[in-house]
Amino acid sequence: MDTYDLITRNAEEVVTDEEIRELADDPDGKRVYVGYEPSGVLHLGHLLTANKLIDLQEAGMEVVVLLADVHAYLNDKGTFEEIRDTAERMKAQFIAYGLEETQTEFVYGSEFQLDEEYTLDLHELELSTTMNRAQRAMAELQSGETAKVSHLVYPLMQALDIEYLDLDLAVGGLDQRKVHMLHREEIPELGYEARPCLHTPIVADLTSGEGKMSSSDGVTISMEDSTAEIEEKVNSAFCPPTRDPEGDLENPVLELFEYHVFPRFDEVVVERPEQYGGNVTYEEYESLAADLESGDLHPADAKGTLATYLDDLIEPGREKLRELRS
RNA sequence: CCGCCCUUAGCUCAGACUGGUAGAGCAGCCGACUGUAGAUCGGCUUGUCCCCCGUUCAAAUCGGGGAGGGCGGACCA
Repeated sequence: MDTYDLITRNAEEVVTDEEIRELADDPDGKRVYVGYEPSGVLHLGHLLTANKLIDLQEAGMEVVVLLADVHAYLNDKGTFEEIRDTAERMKAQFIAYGLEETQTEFVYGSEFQLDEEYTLDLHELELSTTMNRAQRAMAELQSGETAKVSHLVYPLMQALDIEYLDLDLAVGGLDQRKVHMLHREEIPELGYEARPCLHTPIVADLTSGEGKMSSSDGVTISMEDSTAEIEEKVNSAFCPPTRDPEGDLENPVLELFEYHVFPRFDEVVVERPEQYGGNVTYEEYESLAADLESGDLHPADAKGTLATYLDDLIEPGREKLRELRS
């Protein structure tokens, strides 16, 4: 796979394609980041962007993971001490998942976000950003909740981080689009250069197949799930025997194969009894999806296989969590 | 600083005037049907009624106090 394809595979959107191509021409040593609000247990949403980071590492880029402790504080997630603690656990799980510890720079937001220069730049951003715009950019804000001042500052800091971490590319889920666009529009006003952005898709909810809204309350698979729990969750997932369900729905089982399994495994073996056709091996997502569509692959067999591979991906992190808790 | 409104199931809310210790929709869970899930049937669960004090035989409901949230007014330094 050539570098450009590796960088952009499974991306929902890149801004802009020209800038990404330029990066792909000379990726060595280029700095790329994802910011995460510390969470004690990683789930598939985190792992989707982590997969992209692994791709970019493979492409030769330097990966920066921002452990956004100040952001978490602004989002009322606890004291700095508590947040630090969950951030450390998050870091351990990322490494267990496959981010090379020696090639990944883990940075706490508080290491630079409290500096005077940063603060003054932040105030300048506040000066030119309306509350309306800031609130719309705040992905973390629960719908219906009335924004606090902290919630409005939050996305402005995200926009600034991209400059202060000296990045060449910003990565995030599609839910981060508005923040990134705010960055691209406002950061030149401060005399800095806007950076290109890459957005991963937001995977549909497992049980309903409703997508595009990063609903935090839906069922998701996390690092603390047991093998049995994963099997149970995958088995109860929405999965019509087609790749393009009615209406706005997605097939979450296929999405997990596409975004989580195939990027990390060279081949996927579906084990099934002779009665249903015997084992099949897939080397790419497309052929698996096509077989589901045609009926050559039954959803129940797809689910069993998915659970097995997801379990493999989760296992190291699960082990790490067990260690941290003992 | 002043005024008004809100707070009941996981969520959105009804019930309050005319006290009798709680309901609907959605969600969720369990079965049936499908070699998965969904859809469709059938069944089921859920509550500090924001807190405290008072009145009363009896308070989600009435009175007083408090907390949290929302909105507006005043102020134009």
